[in-house]
Amino acid sequence: MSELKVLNSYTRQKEVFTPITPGHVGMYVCGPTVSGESHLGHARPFITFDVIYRYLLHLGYKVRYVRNITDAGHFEEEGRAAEDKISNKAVLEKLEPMELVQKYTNLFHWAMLQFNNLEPSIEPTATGHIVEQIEMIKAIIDAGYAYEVNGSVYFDVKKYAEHYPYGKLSGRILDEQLETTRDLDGQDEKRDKADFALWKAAPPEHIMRWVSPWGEGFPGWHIECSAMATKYLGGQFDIHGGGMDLQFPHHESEIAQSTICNKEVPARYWLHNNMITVNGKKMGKSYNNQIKLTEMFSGSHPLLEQAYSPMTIRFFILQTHYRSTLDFGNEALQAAEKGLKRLWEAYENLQKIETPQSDAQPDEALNKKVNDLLSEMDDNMNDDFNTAKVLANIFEIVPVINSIKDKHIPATALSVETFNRLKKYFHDYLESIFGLRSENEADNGKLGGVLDLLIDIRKDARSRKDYATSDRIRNQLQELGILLKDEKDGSVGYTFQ
RNA sequence: GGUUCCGUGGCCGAGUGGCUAGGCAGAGGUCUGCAAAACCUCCUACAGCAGUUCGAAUCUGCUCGGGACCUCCA
Repeated sequence: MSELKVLNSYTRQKEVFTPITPGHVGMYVCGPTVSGESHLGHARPFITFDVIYRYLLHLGYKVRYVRNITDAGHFEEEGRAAEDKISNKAVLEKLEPMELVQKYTNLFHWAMLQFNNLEPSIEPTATGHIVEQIEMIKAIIDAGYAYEVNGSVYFDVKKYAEHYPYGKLSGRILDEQLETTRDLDGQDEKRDKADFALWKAAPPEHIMRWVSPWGEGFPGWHIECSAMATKYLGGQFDIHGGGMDLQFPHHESEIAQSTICNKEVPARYWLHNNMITVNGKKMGKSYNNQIKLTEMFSGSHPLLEQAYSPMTIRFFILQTHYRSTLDFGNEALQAAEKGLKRLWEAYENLQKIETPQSDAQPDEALNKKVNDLLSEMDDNMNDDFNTAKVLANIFEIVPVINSIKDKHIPATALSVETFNRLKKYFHDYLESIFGLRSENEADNGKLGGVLDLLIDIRKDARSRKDYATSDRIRNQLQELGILLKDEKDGSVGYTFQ
């Protein structure tokens, strides 16, 4: 079997993945800022890295997956600034900062559950690690790479760049940075415009504040990840993941901070997922084109023609390589929905087909084809997690499964070994690695029993050629979104639309 | 302006030198009480121009078009 290779943003090379400690992987992924509701774009990294996490587990690694919750410091709570201007009386009616953070954290966890994402091993919060962040800032000051001005602390990028390869990850050269005319907060305090805040003094009206050696304030944007990654994964760990838009300045700054504190680049492999776009433009705040996850699930957004289930979205994302942009579109989502349905039905059919007792007369060509397709799945997954190609292979096998089910091909066409391998691969890839699951409502509960009863009654009607009754049952069920299918062997299946 | 990525058939998307990617849609067919589903077949594209090569969607150059980052951002 091929070995796992990943495209390392840090070196821009596809490299063989070799963990620092054999058998163990430490992975840090930048988590959500819980100042608002997650949108479709946010779903991409969490699904992408969930699949990577699952695949590493599948390969037998013991993985410590750390994904933070950014609940402190640098964000503006939605609507707060505006409200403050409108009325000071509203203060008492407003949510406490931690109340707001709790609300969106809960909502985020709910969305992750909908997507069937595994929980990270550790999900540290920024507010829970103020002490660690302060200690780290102190160490950077002691090392001579940060300075304090009016209760704020800034990282000395220019000095760092003299000794370390600043800009290596994001591919930029310090001198070529655009002269910004923007009047950023604290700009006049910085020695150099490239410097970034490690700690910010809190103005009196700022609610989130902590005591520090430099006065009351809050941590800078980048330090939390450095502090928490160091604490739980050590000075250097294996994988650091996140969206491409975090490469600069966030990850570049993380590298600088951690390098000063830990004397080494924090992560060996930097993986970045690309953006989800709408009409070619990145989904994000600045373009005002976000579709919230709750809106995706309910279909309540002007851009949406219908609701899209969590599994449809997950599948939609997996149909593209994680490093490519993925353009949102109703047609594309609907294609994903239908494709997933066909795929899942084939998977369910496969589970129902009895593995032949012995090799009768296997079709050599077909056996080879199936086995080659299965083996390629591993190769494709090992090639920087090419889930799109894996799915293509799976789809090529779908007609084989359905043909066996419909008796177009005898089950004995596949050898026992191939059959078992096929079942194992479909289970491993679809459920364990891709994290897909059935959204069929009748899988549990009493609906399945009711349907079986109706199917039974309809069968009687049909045997009497009472098609009025049988069609009535089928048509009415269809109006409810339940589709009956008469199979070749006389049995009746159903699917939910 | 700097750095960088991309432009694939009606839509979405793999693919980095030769071999049908795949999904969805569309057309025809098989099956079926009728459907649906499934299966079979078809639709064979690579922004433009020039070059390298026996051979290019894939390499090089230029042109056009779009995006990302440089500011909060997944």
